[in-house]
Amino acid sequence: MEFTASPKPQLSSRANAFSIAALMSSGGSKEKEATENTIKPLEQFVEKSSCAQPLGELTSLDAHGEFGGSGAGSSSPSSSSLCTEPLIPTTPIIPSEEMAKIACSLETKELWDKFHELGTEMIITKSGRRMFPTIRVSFSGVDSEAKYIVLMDIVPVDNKRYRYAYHRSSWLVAGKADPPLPARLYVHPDSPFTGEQLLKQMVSFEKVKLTNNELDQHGHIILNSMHKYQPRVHIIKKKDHTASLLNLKSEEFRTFIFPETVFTAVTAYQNQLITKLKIDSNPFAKGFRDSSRLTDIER
Amino acid sequence: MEFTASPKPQLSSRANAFSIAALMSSGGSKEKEATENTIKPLEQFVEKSSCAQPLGELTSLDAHGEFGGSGAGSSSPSSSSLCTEPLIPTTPIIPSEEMAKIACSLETKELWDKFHELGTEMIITKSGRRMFPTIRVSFSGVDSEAKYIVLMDIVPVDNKRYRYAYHRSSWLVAGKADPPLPARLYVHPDSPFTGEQLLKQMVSFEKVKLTNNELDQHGHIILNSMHKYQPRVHIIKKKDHTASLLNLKSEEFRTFIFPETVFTAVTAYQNQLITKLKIDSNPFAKGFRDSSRLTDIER
DNA sequence: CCGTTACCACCTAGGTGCCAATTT
DNA sequence: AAATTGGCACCTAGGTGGTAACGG
Repeated sequence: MEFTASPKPQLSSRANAFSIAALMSSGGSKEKEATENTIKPLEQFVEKSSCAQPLGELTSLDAHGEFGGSGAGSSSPSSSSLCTEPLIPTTPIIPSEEMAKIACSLETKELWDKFHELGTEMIITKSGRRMFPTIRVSFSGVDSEAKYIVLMDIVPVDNKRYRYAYHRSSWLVAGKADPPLPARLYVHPDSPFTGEQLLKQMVSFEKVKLTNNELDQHGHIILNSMHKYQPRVHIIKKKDHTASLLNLKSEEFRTFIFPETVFTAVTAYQNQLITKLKIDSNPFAKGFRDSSRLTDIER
Repeated sequence: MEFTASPKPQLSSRANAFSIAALMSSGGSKEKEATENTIKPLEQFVEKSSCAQPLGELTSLDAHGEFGGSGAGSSSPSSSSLCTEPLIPTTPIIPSEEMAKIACSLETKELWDKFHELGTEMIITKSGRRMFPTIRVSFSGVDSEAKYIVLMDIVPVDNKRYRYAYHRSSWLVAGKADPPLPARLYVHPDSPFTGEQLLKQMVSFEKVKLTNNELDQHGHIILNSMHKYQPRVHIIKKKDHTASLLNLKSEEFRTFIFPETVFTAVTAYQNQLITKLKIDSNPFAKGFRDSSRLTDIER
């Protein structure tokens, strides 16, 4: 008697796996395109970057806070991105005057900093696991009348594979990176945004999921376990006045990177301090907090 | 320590209250417009309707199945809409040849029929209550390349107020209708859809909420308790090739009505058979099913 | 008297880390 | 030995009707 299933699949905003080409041609609709490229380590982009502060340091293994964020030591709740680079590294990036005005700040910087000091780890599972902390950003300098697509991806930081030395409580290089995986873009499900929306409200990527399943069909971002990654946030100005087939110039992209959001993908937490910090700060893990668990001991 | 709040409000797809004017000018973005009109009883539209089968019968109090649906007696899982009318009743509706091809069917017809036979009731609360059954429709005849906005609203069936006679188990007219309420359109949060999406997948209005709070700020649909209502589904072809300020012609609308979805808004269920059917068919009410409740008696 | 409200127990749905078992 | 998996208890978040209290 219970009413559950229906003949047709229901529309949902799950299909968020996009190729860059699909994005360009479709202009950000929620269709799923099978075309998938593979991404190369961030190092390659960095070499071509024109940033004042070289991103090369990002490739170092050390994850203990030199990149605590551009606002390190300040009490600001949000962090400005260190640098921008193009989604597709073609020629040196010269964003249009209009796009150059756009700024993006990380709203959850304080929490990210705490994790970053310890060396952030993110669980990846076959079915997909959310990130914690969540990437939440806000924009300024956008045209309130224009429309924008906001998306994120996650790129390798280097070509290394890591392992955790429990007795030393530190990460060690364990060899060369595993073969690259299908690159996936996570288009924020509320895209396209009006500039007005972006100025008023924060964009949260809480629903993005990470997986180690190379054959994932849900559009989750696929990562290699025991590798280091850097999330990136991209904003694209949508041109809707013409048929939008591949006429998107690179100046219409902006990419923002927050170094304090680097993390190592794992299938089980390695550093116990990370586990503790996750339990203490993620509401969904409340069941594992000290007070609850002390009662277990008291029994 | 727990991470919860953030300085900026988070973007969500909650703001779904639209005026028709706002829809036309914004082309279906998710902004909230305060402009609210009041709607008039369905009767007024019906008079101007050019439908073959007069909708006038809809205004009759009887809710016991003469309108079991256009497919009455058939075992089809979905129902075709009986008739279409314009969102704004101006001149007799002559949809463009293209829009005339569009058909819309009710995917949940079987369940709706069961409720309709008993006289469907929907709870309305201050904070907003979902509809059960849910309005789920699928479209055919749309242009797979075009973009469409899909929305619903709920209009009064007549100018009457009702009361339920428990001893007779039937509804009686209790007087003239209360003053009309702000008219609200619920734009499906996944709008705009591509025609391709609409052909593939069903559109579900499961998230729409009904309220009796005239000052509701959440964009829920506002109804008068003890009044009869008819949900309507609208589809608008989106023209994005020009600046879209009020140049939407009425031919670009289509409206679909499923008579088996009429209901009476209530703050508490009146007909016990409706209560039982809700409990038996809504998964969220499983806690009230016979087997669970018999154990209460067994105590 | 009838209609509305607030709170409740009981669900669905799904996000946590834990842990034992399994795989490589 | 190291890494992965699946089931689990325990949460968050929120959708049900029941029920007693309230209010016109």
